[in-house]
Amino acid sequence: MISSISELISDRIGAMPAGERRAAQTLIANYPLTGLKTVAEFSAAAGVSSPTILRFVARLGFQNYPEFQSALQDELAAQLQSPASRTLNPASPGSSSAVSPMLEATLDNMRETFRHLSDKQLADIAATLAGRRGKTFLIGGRFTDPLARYMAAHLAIIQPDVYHLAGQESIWRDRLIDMGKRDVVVIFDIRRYQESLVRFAEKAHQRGVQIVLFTDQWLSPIARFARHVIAGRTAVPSAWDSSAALFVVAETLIGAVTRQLEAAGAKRIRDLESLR
Amino acid sequence: MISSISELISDRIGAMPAGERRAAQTLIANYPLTGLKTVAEFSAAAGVSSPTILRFVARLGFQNYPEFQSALQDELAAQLQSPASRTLNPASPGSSSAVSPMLEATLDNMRETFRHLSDKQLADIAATLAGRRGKTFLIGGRFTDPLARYMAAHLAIIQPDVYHLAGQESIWRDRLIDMGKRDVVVIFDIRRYQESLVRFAEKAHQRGVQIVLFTDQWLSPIARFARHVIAGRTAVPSAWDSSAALFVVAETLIGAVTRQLEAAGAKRIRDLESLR
DNA sequence: CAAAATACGTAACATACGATACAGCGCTCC
DNA sequence: GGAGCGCTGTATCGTATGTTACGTATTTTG
Repeated sequence: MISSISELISDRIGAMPAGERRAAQTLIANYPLTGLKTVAEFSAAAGVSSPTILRFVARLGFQNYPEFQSALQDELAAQLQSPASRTLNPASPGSSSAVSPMLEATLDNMRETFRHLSDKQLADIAATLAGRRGKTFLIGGRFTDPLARYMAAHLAIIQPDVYHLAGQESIWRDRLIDMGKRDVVVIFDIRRYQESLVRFAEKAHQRGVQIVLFTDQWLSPIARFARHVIAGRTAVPSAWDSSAALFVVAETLIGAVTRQLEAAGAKRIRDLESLR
Repeated sequence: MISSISELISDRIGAMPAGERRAAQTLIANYPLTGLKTVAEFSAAAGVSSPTILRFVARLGFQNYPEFQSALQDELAAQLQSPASRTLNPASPGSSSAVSPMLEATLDNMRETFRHLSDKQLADIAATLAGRRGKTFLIGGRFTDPLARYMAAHLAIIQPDVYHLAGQESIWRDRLIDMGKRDVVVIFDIRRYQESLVRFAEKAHQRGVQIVLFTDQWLSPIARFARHVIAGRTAVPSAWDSSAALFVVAETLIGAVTRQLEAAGAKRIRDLESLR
């Protein structure tokens, strides 16, 4: 059972001629980076000629060099996306149970999500939400609409004109007529991406509305229209994708917006209290 | 202090034109792999033209595309060689960023929440949800109702008779009449605990309905009536409480129920697919 | 030891890749 | 509302890259 290219190599390295073996060893030595460079660089690093490199990858079963590189990239992508698998080391002793994989994956997702999300970005988005002159609309897809509701429930308390768009497509589509350049739409869309949301986003974009998109790492097509994109990791060992990372980003944003609106928001909250 | 290319990007992404920003977001979304592919592939992934990609890397300060790729590769090499260094955010010490503390607190909350939640408990609850003979109702409070919706959206797919209770109190109060011993009610309630939910829970309990309660560590008064109680940590350095831990528990439960219903659930999902 | 087979490198080739010039378009600012 | 600027895509070009053919060196085999 051979799953990775490095295994494939060490499996066949015994049956290779001298030159190709040097290529193999060079590649293994700092895997897989040498394989991602050009044939010329690879050959120079291994101290052999270019054709030897090509014969080497051919012997591994690849039709040509680009195909070999694609395979390496795919492998690397799989590795990078599940940092859990690479930290299988001693880490986190104690808890290793049936739920653990799910929790661990979720925690990793969050770390990864925030690793790609700078403070500055978050501050920018918060400023967009806090500083908008017009209205804020929130909407989500089949599974993510609750996230939109959650965020709306909080934002609506600290500032006016925050609306969650619910119900049938025709209903919120018609509300496009009220939207303009001073407004912001927050959209949640993970796969499978919803056609209706894409249409909505496009129309909103045409009207000059600023779009903040929460999506997964494969990016909803809405990213095309969005001013700000938040890409969260969603992969977990389950039949479903996880929205937990996006949820945490949403909470973080809520906190940031609240802080920015502190002055105005505090007064508003007091006013609300007195209404009860 | 900018050390990595991803930081460089998120630092300047605000000052980029739309097309280049799309390129940046696509690259960040699954960093750094997209940047190692060819310009054509990169541009296709981002949905822009090749020159835009080149202008993008030029704006980052690179003389040409190969130089940009080399930089990415060097970075990747450093990462791959010292797996220890992939621990999150060793940099950005202190830094008024207010984001890290938020994330850290959230992650801690989750660990703590699950530490007090045994596998057996979760399995029991999942069995309750998967094995109920009657109907499942879900409801939440002001900020937690989205969690109820999220869970309902998933459960309703793998089993019949799952209902989210929404709208005014009178509406779901009246539905108590349909509930009996074979039914399950999932309630989300964190402080400040809502009177209306407590009343509802009490009535449901009197009718013999099994109650699964999601609450915070101080326990909603509903705990008194509940068959199962999940106490999640909610404290974060923010003006608001965090429901993220409860969200993750909900997702875990959804996964567990799905697994228990695998046979029946899979068929149901296929049937649903064919309805579209 | 001779002869054949295999391996390897040099050099020429074609492709596809990155780079550039230019024109159209939308946006902002008077 | 008009003029100017900046951004973006199309089309084209030169070149670096992967590929192949061929001759030489090295090993293998009878």
